[in-house]
Amino acid sequence: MKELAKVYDPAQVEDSTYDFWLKGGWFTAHRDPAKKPYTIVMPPPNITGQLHMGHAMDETWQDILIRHKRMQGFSALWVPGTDHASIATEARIVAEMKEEGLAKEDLGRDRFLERAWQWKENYGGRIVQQLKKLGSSCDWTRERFTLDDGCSRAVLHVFKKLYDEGLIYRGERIINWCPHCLTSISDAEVEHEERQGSLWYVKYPVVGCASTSTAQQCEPGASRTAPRRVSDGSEATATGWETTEYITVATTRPETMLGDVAVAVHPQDERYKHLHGKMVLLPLVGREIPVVTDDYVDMDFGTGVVKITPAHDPNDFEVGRRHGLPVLKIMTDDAHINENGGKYAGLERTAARKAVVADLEAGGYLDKTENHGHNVGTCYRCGTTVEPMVSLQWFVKMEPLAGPAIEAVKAGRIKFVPERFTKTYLHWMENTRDWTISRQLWWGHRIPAWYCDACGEITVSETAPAVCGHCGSGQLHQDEDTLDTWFSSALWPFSTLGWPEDTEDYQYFYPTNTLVTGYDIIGFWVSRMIFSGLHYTGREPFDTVLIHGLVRDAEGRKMSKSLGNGIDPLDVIAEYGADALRFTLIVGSTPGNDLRFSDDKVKASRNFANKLWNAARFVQMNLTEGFTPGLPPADKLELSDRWVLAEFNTLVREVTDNLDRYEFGLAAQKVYEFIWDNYCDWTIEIAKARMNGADAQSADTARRVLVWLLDGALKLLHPFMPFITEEIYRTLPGSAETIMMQPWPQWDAALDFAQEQKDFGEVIALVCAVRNARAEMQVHPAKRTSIIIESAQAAAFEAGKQVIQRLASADDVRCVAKYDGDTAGMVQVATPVARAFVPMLELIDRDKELARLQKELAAAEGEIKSLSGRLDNQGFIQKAPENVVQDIRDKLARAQEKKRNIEEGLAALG
RNA sequence: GGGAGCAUAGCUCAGCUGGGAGAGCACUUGCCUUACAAGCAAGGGGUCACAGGUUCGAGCCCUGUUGUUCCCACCA
Repeated sequence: MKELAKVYDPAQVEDSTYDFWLKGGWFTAHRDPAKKPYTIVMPPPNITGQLHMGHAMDETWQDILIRHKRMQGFSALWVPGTDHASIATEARIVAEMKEEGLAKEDLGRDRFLERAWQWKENYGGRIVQQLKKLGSSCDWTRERFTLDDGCSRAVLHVFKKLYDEGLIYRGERIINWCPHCLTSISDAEVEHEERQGSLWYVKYPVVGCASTSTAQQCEPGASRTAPRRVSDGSEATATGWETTEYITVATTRPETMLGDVAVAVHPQDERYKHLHGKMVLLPLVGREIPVVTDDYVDMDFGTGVVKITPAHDPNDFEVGRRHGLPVLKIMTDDAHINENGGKYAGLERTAARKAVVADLEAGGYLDKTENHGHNVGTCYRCGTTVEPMVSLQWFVKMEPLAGPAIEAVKAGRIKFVPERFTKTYLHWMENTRDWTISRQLWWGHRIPAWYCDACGEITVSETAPAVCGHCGSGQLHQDEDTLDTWFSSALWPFSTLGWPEDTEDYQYFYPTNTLVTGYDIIGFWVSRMIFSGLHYTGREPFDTVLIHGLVRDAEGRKMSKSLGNGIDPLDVIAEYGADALRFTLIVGSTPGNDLRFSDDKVKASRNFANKLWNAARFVQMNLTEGFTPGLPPADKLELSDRWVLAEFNTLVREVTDNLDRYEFGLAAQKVYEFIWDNYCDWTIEIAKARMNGADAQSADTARRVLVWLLDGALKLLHPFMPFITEEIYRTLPGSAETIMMQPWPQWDAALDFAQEQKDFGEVIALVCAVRNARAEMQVHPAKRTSIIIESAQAAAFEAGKQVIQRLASADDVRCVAKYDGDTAGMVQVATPVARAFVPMLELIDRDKELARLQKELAAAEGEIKSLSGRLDNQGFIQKAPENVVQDIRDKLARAQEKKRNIEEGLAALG
């Protein structure tokens, strides 16, 4: 038997315990036909990532589920893995190369990828090692990577399938372009930020028809009154135009006017009806552009006139399509004005804005400028303002995929916990637009599309085609782009199990059961896994989505690098242990809600671990030679034994229920209370007297109950605190090799000692009452007195006599049905079912004792008043359930009994 | 502009399908009682944000108000 140290030192235990588990192979799940599978796939952390509190929480929740299910006899598989994180990783490597003075192009694609893989080898495992520190019991033999061969095959398979179905297409669309990352990003990857900007009112001269200023259209070929230059200045852009009329547009982005191809007004807008079909002259540029009408225009905003820049605004793009307008791109990929911008070409977008505004002003085209708050889209990776741009990209058609994904959740085949996140999901799914999946990056799954140099057609194939599928030419080149990282993570629940091959793992473990993640990636990830699972495998990829909140700092702020308020889980583990960290992340938390993390909380958890440790140490120190574990037969069990066993029995039921309902916080709280209160403060204290007493049978029973309960409590606590429970478990006599494969405790009818639970409850109440009286009277703890207990239930107190003696500082306890003796000099302590006479009046202040009893009396009377008030209410008597009414009656009776007992005490005091 | 969460003891939060409110920390008092001072015992402290409503009964359900946090959104 191992000697336990006085203070629990997690650092001594955790790493070696983890190795022990790994060596035992218990994390590895087996396809056992006799067992039911239970599967979780880990949300794959980015290979660029460092473990943070969010991971720690995510991992802890999953580990609790998987350890619980494993102990319940499921074949529990937790698939770990990492995500290649295309943008994040590529940005990292590019930055690293920059320091060496290298650009991507210097290396070329192949050498760049070699370097990226090397980077992955060097750093990709870092986060995995950190996960192990937490005690995560995932199956490392099945560890996966989104860019490994299997996952890649799944990606190619899916791409081909969707392409053939017409659900993947290539086209010119407005997409979000990040000028820093130099790639397109999806709508979901754009974050909106409130910025204070300006609204510029710009005057566009109207090009009138020669004949009239009425609202008639200019006939083709009709002569026009072209605006005339006022001066002879040769720069059209620098001078004003003499004209009869202007139309004023309001814009937040004046520089994009270089790409304007029209202005739009609402068809019903009376102010502009006469301009329908006319042309206006684009200031600075000198291009004539039409006035079009479109419902999209909001008459009440600005001037009711919108400039239309199809190449750089999603709405304008749509308007442009409706009206057959050209698309004029004026910006380069790195957000400089291109050759279409005339004299502004080469300017960076903000410089261009300044120049355009200055020129507009100089030319007299600027009517006014207003302050205007608006949302700016930024790249979720780098924070750069994204540029909506027309671009040739690959898209997934969402509408046909979203339907079944909505249905699956609405029909309850996939449940969100807590339920309210169903709304988040449905809202996302119901409003999703086509998904931009191509990325102008190298690190990722290269798009399996080949373009024919001869006929220009596209051939999509899972493997490189030898010839063009359309014309047979051998001159093909592959698309340069890669796929959105989330395209591969969307397949994670099944690609990790071997799909598209029909592997044994896939057959046995798929669909998975619980998906655990934060609410921040419901749109990014959860929704995409759901429609992917449904469309490709024909099944829901999981049945439950368990959502946790964010971990915040003690002040409630989001932990972030820029604030520098992040707490490193590894530091916490080093100082307090992984168990303490895990427990902190669980207790007092509830699904979907954020959690504030503070040092004080971890200390409390650490203290609990230490408490448990010392309880175990006590048990161990009191084991005898030849001790045989196992619960003694019922007839050997004493009152307090039966009480605590019944309490444990209840605990088992409740904790199991709580875990099944994902109420981890409640479950952890209950185990904590049982161990600290019922086990340590009562059972161990009681056992001390018995094990030191003369009654060998009682001592043996106490010992065996202690060990049995410790064993059970450790099992219940194991999913929450795996390390310490394992460490202690292995010191228990008769223990198996590891706690993690032991059967989960079950409720046992034989331990349902309801009567003893009640009876001992009365003993506890009496002990507490005596302690209370002593404390209030400031009797020194070492001072022992005799106690006489008068009660109609004297037998129950007789059974608890030894307990009372030890825990209420008594040297002698007598239990009688009716006490007729002298009450002089006695403090009287009342409970609803008993009176205790404690001869210590000479030790204390008589007036204080009177006051104490008066206070108790008032409390009892208050309770009686409230309870009888309720019973006087006819509505309550008639309509409330019988058991509730009876409960109130019982309480009233007890309160009345207690009051009588107090009154007798008062009378005796004189 | 739409949607959601939160508001309970000094602080951080629990509170299951409505039956009269709990924990941890902090605080007060007394204890080194041979498992643990990272501990033991006792105690104080709450018109459960506000206003209505439903009900015999509301922290819990409904409506509104206020404060706060977050998510979503193509008003230039």
